[in-house]
Amino acid sequence: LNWTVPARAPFFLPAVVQSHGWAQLPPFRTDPTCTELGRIERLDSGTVVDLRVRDAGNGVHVQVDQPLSRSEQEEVTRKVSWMLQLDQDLSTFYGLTRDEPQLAKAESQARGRILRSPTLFEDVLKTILTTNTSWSGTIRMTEALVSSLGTPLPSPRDAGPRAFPTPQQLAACDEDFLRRVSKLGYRAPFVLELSRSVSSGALELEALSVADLPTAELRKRLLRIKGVGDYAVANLLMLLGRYDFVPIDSWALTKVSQEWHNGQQVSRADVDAAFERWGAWRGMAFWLWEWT
DNA sequence: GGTAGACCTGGACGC
DNA sequence: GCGTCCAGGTCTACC
Repeated sequence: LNWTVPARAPFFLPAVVQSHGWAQLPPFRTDPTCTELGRIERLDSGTVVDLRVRDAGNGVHVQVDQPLSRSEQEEVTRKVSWMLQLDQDLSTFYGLTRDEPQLAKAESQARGRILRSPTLFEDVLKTILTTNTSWSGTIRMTEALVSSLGTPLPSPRDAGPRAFPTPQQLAACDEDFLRRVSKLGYRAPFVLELSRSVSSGALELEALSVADLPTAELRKRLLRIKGVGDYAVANLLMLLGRYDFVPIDSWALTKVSQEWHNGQQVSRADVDAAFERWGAWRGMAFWLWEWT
């Protein structure tokens, strides 16, 4: 089954795939040229599909190697559109970048869309797995969760690649399993609490992703999640299209130090100050900045 | 509101 | 191969 989903111009799929590391984390996958994005996805019906997405110039070609009902196909279209931010309008930001050499190529390269997961649950969980660890650690923890808990693509002996675990699948685990088998370490209770509160309905996380709340209020609510601090919340706000905060991690401190402070140690306030003039777009300016 | 120390793992390093 | 140190954000307790 093949179909096309349109995108607002300018659009270039590899720019979205390379926007950050998410494409390297299962159940996403990509090729070295980032011209195709694949993903094992569990649909609301319980069907597990292997999605393949390729650039179509003005949108994307979507391919699924199995028949889908109309509602399943609509769900895939909706999810692909959300993950790739196909409707994203960055014209205001692009207008501001024309006089800034370090951002001048953003529009011509169609940069600015940030790859996200189909659910805020998955993005929050993966963001927690990026904190206080190396990128290889994030990959290892994500692979362990997906391979041990996700629903497999139908195949002999259920040995196929797996979808991202649902909140229910994670909530059914015990902390010791997450700690030892998935190697989440001290993050295990955070992941468990998040999964159980979403699974029980106590936390309506997906409603937050489309809530018409002021950014400050949205930030406050996301900060209530254990394991989500200043860096993680700024990262999540970026994924939700709110660019008011710069996700400041050790990498950001190093980059700002080298760019504007001759390698001298800088504070979080220095990073904020460096991008303050970009106002509501400061996170995006930081994200796309071409460091010298 | 600011800060010190604990949390957990893997990688680098010296022996 | 083993032990030690360090990097990576967030939480809690405390001031």
